[in-house]
Amino acid sequence: MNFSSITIKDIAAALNLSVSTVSKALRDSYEISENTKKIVTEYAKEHNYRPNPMAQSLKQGHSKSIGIVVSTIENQFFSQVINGIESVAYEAGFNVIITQTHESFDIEVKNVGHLTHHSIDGLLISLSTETSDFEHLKTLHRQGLPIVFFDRITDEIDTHKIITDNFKGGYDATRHLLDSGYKRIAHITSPPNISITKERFAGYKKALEEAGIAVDESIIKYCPHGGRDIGEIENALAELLAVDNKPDAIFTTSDRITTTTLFLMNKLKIKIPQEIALIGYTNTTLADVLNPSLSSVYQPGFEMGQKATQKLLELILAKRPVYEFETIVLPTQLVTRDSTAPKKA
Amino acid sequence: MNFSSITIKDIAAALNLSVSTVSKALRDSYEISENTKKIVTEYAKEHNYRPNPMAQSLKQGHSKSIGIVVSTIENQFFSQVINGIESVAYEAGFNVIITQTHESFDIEVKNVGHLTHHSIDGLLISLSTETSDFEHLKTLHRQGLPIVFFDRITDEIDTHKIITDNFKGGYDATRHLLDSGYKRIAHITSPPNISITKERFAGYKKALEEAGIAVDESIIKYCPHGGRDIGEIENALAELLAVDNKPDAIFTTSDRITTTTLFLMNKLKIKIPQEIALIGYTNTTLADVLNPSLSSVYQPGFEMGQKATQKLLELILAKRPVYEFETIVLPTQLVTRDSTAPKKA
DNA sequence: TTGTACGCGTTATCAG
DNA sequence: CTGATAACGCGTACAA
Repeated sequence: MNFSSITIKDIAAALNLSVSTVSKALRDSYEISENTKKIVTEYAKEHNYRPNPMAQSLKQGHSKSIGIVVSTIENQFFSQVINGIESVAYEAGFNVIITQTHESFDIEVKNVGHLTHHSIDGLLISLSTETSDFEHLKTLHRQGLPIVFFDRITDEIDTHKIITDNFKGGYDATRHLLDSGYKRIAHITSPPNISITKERFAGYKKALEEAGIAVDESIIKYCPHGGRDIGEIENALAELLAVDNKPDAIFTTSDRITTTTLFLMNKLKIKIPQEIALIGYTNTTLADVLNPSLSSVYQPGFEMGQKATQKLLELILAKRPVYEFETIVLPTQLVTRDSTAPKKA
Repeated sequence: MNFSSITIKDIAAALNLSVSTVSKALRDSYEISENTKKIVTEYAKEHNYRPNPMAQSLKQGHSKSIGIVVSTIENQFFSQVINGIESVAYEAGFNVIITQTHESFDIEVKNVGHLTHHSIDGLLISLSTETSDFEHLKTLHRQGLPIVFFDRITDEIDTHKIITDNFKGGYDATRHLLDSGYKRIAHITSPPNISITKERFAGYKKALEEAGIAVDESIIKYCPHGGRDIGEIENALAELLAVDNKPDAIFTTSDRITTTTLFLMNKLKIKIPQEIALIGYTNTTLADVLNPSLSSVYQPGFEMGQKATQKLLELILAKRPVYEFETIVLPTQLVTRDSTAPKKA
């Protein structure tokens, strides 16, 4: 069953014309008389005709739709990105298909397969934490599918990439803690294999080094699933609290990790910042709403979505293959609040 | 360009068979020899053949995909619903297409059109706040498109509906405030025209009446756009504070309204619950995380998504038209915390 | 057991 | 200016 009901054929029959004439009239071809065009378009409008996109895709080989792969839309950062994507995609007459990996490599592969077999014209992807093998994407890339990476990228594939300034985000957060008098700064973060983790860590490291403090691996905790389950972070925090020389501050990455850490610290009745200061990546307006005291690093998700889509459309619309790619770095924003108030001596 | 590359035709050519033989072999038809089947399926697997779903849809008249319409995925409740939907849809081999209305009637109409012309087999929809005309859905319903409503429903269309117990949610929240000693309970809620608003209001009203308190329209504030912009709620709150007999408690509906109200109350340095108590619908884990003191009504989004999809699949898979529909009511959960602590005399 | 022919809705090419 | 005809990839009567 197709619920768009009326087809070009129906119009042709009703008007005693051939399907090809109707098709051309609808597409405003120069070889059709104004009069016929008028009759056809009017009939079409009246009967609410709309072309079947399946048939069009089949015929034309493209679908005017782009695929999106993110870890989960429950993450406010990603829903903001998606809103940005939609805003420019719709403008250009493209529609979007959203899929979630839930941080699973297998699901990522499945989704990418699903999307490409739905004849998407381009792919916008933020890698899952588990992904370290890129064959499923390399193949597509080789075949000429336009791909743009955002947020979690890989340098194994040469194409446009949009990221935020993760190095600076990590640096700024750490530096701010340092400037406020904290010296033993722990780091709870996403798995070490993904790009954002490395970059933020690099910023963290740089700030510490500038302050003459050595990185201590024992107070750096990686969450294998990016904090998908609370246990990961409970463990990380417990280990941090059990360390000989307990940290006086924590720098967390990602919405999920930050808010969960905050939750657990509250639950454990740890005074922030008196006992331990806290600064973390958050992207939810709720963070502002529900805890106006949390210092944070904010990422421009909406803008990232827009930029990524612009670059993807460039690739899709390019007549010839593109060989020059750029990596666009968007600024992050440091918001300082009570959770990192200057340390009292 | 199609990036799934290899087609049934390629296989046929490579194996010196006809396309139909290959097609049948792939579909495990009884009229094909085991030997041929083996050769074909092996070749297909080797070359990563997968049928073009566009062509399949075109041919078979169904697409094995279902459309979703929600107001916005930034709302955690809806992203939970979507996760529920995906969990059962994927299980059944269906894929989902997500669209957002951003509470606009026009966009809702556009999205529904978009979805149906992408030949979805069924529609899962939660109405936008603006929607009061249902023609776009009635037409589809008449044509036989399986539709299931969830959360924000209409009784103008007879089909399956999944809601939470909004009456009880409103009743429980209000009753709890009453039991805690609050008597003048304001209500900030979504637009009056949508189902959830009415039902929750009915519960609110019932609780007040049972306590012998008359409903005072001057402390009931409707947000035309469901709190899409903060100004709506700023106004509502300002008006509430300017009323002669100031309320001693507020009951808010929806994640957005609740968290924004909380934010504004914090900003205005209104002590909760000493000056004004607060209870509201929230569905974000972040609410727990960032403000462990907020009393709230929690809605089972994931379960709602699952149930809705189960019922939709029933409709899609039914051989004959279905004429008996049910409205399933899921329980909500009252979580009581400090923001509604007993009132001191 | 395998192959031929046709149709799903559309568009492009080529005749008329 | 209009109309056959073929083709996109697939599935299925029907024929061989």
